Amino acid sequence: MDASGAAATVPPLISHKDGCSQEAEIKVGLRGIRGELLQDHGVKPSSSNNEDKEEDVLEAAKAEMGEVREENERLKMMLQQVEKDYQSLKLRFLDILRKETCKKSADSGPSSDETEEPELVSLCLGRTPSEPKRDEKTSNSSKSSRENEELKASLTLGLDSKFQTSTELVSLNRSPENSSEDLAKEDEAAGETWPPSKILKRNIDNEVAQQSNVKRARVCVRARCDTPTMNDGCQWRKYGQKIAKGNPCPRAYYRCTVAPACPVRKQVQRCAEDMSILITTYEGTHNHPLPVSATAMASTTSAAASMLLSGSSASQPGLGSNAAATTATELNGLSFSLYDSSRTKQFYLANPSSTLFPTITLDLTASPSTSARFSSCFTSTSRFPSTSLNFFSAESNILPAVWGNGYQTNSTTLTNLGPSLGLGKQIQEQMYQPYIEKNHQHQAPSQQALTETLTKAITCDPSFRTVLASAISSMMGGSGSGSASASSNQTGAKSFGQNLKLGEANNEAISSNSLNPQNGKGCATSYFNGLSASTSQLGSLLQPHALPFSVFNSASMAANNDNKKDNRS
DNA sequence: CGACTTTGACCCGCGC
DNA sequence: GCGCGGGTCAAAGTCG
Repeated sequence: MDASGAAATVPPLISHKDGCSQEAEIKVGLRGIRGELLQDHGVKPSSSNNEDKEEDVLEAAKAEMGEVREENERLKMMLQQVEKDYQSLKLRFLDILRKETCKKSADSGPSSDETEEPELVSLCLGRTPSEPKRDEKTSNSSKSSRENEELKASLTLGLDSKFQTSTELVSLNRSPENSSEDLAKEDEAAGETWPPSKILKRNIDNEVAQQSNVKRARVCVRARCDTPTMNDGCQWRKYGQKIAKGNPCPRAYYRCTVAPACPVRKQVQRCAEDMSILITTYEGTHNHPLPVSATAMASTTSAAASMLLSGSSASQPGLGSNAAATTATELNGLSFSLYDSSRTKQFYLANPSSTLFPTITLDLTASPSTSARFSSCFTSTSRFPSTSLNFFSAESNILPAVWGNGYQTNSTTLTNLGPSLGLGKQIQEQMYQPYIEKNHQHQAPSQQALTETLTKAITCDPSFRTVLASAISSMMGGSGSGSASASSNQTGAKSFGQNLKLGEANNEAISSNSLNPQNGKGCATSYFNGLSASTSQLGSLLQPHALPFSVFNSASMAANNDNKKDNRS
């Protein structure tokens, strides 16, 4: 074995534990290893070439160490800032609750909620009937400006809580932090299952009438589906059906039956314009462990809801009144666009009821018939901005047919992101190659294939769910910051890398946004960036098994439970 | 018999 | 105040 080769193949001893002493460690390590190798092979260790290569390795290691050190510093600062914010918010929240408790105790004695107060900081994102009650308490004792700040804060905090709630945490920790649990307890105490008695419900509703409107976000998923409902992994029980105005197709109301007290409901309705499109609207937050297959949709919708809530509270006021705000998030070559449709023209009335609540639409149809890239689903008279997420490919050569579904996205916009993407094109091609090949064989895939693909990607693959949730979170995180800069792609990328690394500790990735320079209307674009800090997470996504594409089975798309019952009808 | 669906009735908010 | 429409309830029916 050649001595220089041996020295060159020694991996740089990069460890994130300590900054300053590591260069010395590296030098010592390299020299020591090199010396040992040379001795083992009876080679005298001296050569100017070898020295040069060694120096190169050291220089490279130094440079890398410097980057890592800087990054660690930034992360530390971010972490400290987050902790500060958290403590500050916690103190403020406790203060508010204390005041409220004093009021209450003066009125009607001690509140049973007292012991749960600290955990109430973790607000869930999807609002459950009981949650606004909590918010009501908070908002009653605070003025409007402070209220808005706290709303933002609780949304931010709620993202963590929500994600955990939707996936693992609920199953592990049925703590009172989930405020909907309070309702469940109340229900159980009263010998009732959800829904609570009319009286309780209406008392709550009365108390939170305004707050609930603000905070009860809905997530509307549009997908092409032949079956009566999408199989999102949850168990649902139909509790009502109505013919809604403007749509000959009846709207079905479902309630989650995984847990008796689960407040989550969904509405299912066929699109009046295109019967093949199924519009599923989710409302509420699961307060129980979810089946693995259900966590994907739950987390995705929750993240979408969180984004919407955040956007409505944070970014909305800053938006131009004439231009629809557009946010595109790119992750792993896929783009997810957030459009504020509150000012856009009505194309069809998808779900008039949604105008009562802030609603976000995950459009999995991407049908050219709906509109280019964006389908405005709701009336412009909506009391709350409705939002639509559309799915299209970042680079047409990555997922040309199915994800893009015929949309040739603005290549100048998106290819500019290419260099910034840590995912090299090669990697992307490796990722998607099986899928690309598969779809190149079918240049004109059916709309249904698209629907199935997208829906499955969300419902079947936890990794994709996580990434999508992260992407949505990233939009949420950047929506109100206003820190986007036309020349900040690189900065944004780095920042995201930091955030992602930080997020790994919290099982969550957050990204910052950067303004898309190609969009004069202020198209904020955030994207996944495969910086060294985030390669571990992205690496897991790059594994073939993490991609749902190759294992899609259209049969599983069917609503297993609903099929048999609808068949008989 | 339990779980689920169906469906008419009811409640409530909103606009006129 | 009234009517409309969305959402929910709950009794009856169905199915395994």
